[in-house]
Amino acid sequence: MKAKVINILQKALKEKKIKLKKEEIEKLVEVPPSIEMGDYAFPCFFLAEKLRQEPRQIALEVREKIRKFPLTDFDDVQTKGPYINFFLDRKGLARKVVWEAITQKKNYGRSDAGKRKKIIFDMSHPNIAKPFGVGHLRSTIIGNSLANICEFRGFKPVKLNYLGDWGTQFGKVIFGFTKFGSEKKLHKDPIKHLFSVYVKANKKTYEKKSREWFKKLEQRDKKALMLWKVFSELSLNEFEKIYKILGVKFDVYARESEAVRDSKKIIQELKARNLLKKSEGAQIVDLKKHNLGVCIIEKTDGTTTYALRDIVSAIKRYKQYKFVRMVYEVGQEQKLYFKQIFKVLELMGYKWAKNCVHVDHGLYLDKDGKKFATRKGKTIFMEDILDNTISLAKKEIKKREPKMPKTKLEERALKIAIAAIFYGDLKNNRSNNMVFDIKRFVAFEGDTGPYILYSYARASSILKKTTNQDKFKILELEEKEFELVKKLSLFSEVVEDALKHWNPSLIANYSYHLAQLFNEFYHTCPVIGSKEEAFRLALVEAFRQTLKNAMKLLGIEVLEKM
RNA sequence: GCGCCUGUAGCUCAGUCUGGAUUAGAGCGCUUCCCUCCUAAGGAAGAAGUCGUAGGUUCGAAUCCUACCAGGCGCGCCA
Repeated sequence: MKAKVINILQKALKEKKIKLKKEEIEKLVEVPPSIEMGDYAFPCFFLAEKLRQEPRQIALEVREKIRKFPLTDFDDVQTKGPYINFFLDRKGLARKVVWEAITQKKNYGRSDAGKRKKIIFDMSHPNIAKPFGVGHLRSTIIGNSLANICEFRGFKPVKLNYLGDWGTQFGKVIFGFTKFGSEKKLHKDPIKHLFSVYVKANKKTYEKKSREWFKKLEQRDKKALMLWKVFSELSLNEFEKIYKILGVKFDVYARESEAVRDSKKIIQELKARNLLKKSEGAQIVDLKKHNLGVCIIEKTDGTTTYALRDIVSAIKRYKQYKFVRMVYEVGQEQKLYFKQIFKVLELMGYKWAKNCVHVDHGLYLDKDGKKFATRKGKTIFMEDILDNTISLAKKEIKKREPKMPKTKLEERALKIAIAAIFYGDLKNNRSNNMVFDIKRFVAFEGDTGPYILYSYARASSILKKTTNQDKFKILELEEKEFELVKKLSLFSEVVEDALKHWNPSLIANYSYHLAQLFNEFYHTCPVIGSKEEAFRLALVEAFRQTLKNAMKLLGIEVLEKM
């Protein structure tokens, strides 16, 4: 429809001796703030200077030109001040939009996966022996949603969980366990125990010991390796429980430790390219020329760094997947770090380095507005968030259906809780920091996941109450109906934008507004038994289908009943 | 000290990339109203804003530029 508006404008402007390219017009055409001002608008300010005329006069004249053309797709073209306002053929648009929305489910999830271009999502990366915190949650949820969006747009996403299972911190954990640990506690609650042991060991007085243990690990010392393996297995088990609850699946698990094997080779490669430099005892790549500081490749004691392991992994992944994009879904505090990594890869001559992106996210801050310092033992455990949210959901369900059987209750409460958590996270612009407040996190009213699920369930409920299969004809179109239709028509545009900006919050916000319009619609317009029943049913179904797809993109499952 | 990000209603945030139309929008909280009506996890109405401050660019600035103020994060052997 926008194309038609642009076409007609181009023709009309040509008659006024103004030649503009379609792209130029497209940039100027806008959607007015209210539907009383039409569906598309074209502002004439910029012509004022050229034509030495008042913008509103220009608008009037251009409108006259437009009115001479046959206007089959428009109800009207008006001017208001310096704007030319296009009123679409609303019934026609409604017919088209509703029809497309109802049938769009067929286009989702085609099976040409083999031919699709691959996009890697390096996401979640929890650290072995450390709690799965609210920070990992963000990476997991956002990465998951972006992968869904890519798939919807015809790419093949590869969700890769890069486990943090290597580094000096493991020296700390192993040392801490040998000094403060207990087998019994380890098996009872592995992560909490390992974490407490780690916090105890994370002191200056033990630093030397910890480094020794990490060095032993890199030299493949038997005892160190054995403990590390046990810790890894136990931690991974715990993480998988959480992923199962969240409903997030990975295509691949990768490990930092795997990268160590090839690290020597990459160091040779760096040397051959003359990039490596010894400085203060460590091997570094100097990036000061590029305003990026220095990137440490190998520590003074000869052990590998996070950076080296990431570089090794990236190279390996390109060989394996030939990705068109590799997205690192990691917190914004690592912005500089990723710039360094990408620069080093570029300097090594890897052209694909420009296809690596750091899609950062803001941090959860505590009530004082400070970062949660995991290393100091301050963190939010994912289990606590889940428990809190699920039990609140149960309470709410019981209020409404006190006799619901237990298994059904558990299942529904879980879905509602997940919707609350996912939506609560994704509605925020991903790069902003946010204050973590459990109360807000598990809220069920207003702009929340449950609100959207509720709207969906209402739509389902209406459809369930009827057997009407009539083909619809549109006799009259109410304001609320048309607003809903217009919103529905914007869905694919929003998804495209979300991908362009790597930002699921656009879809979350869209979903909320869509649900809001639907709620307003069914409060004003009775569906069943109305004159317009067939059309309204189709509209409800169109809404339902679109919202379901939107939720799927966010990683949220809808409920037929609330 | 340098770099990046943020500053919009009491609170939490959309809107800022790509400057425009009336009254700068939501949600929470607060004040009212609506279940004989397709699920009240809902809807309607109201109070509440120097869009951090000061300049500048522009016919037009929450949106672009500059300076300043406040907060967050990052800046060599953590990941």
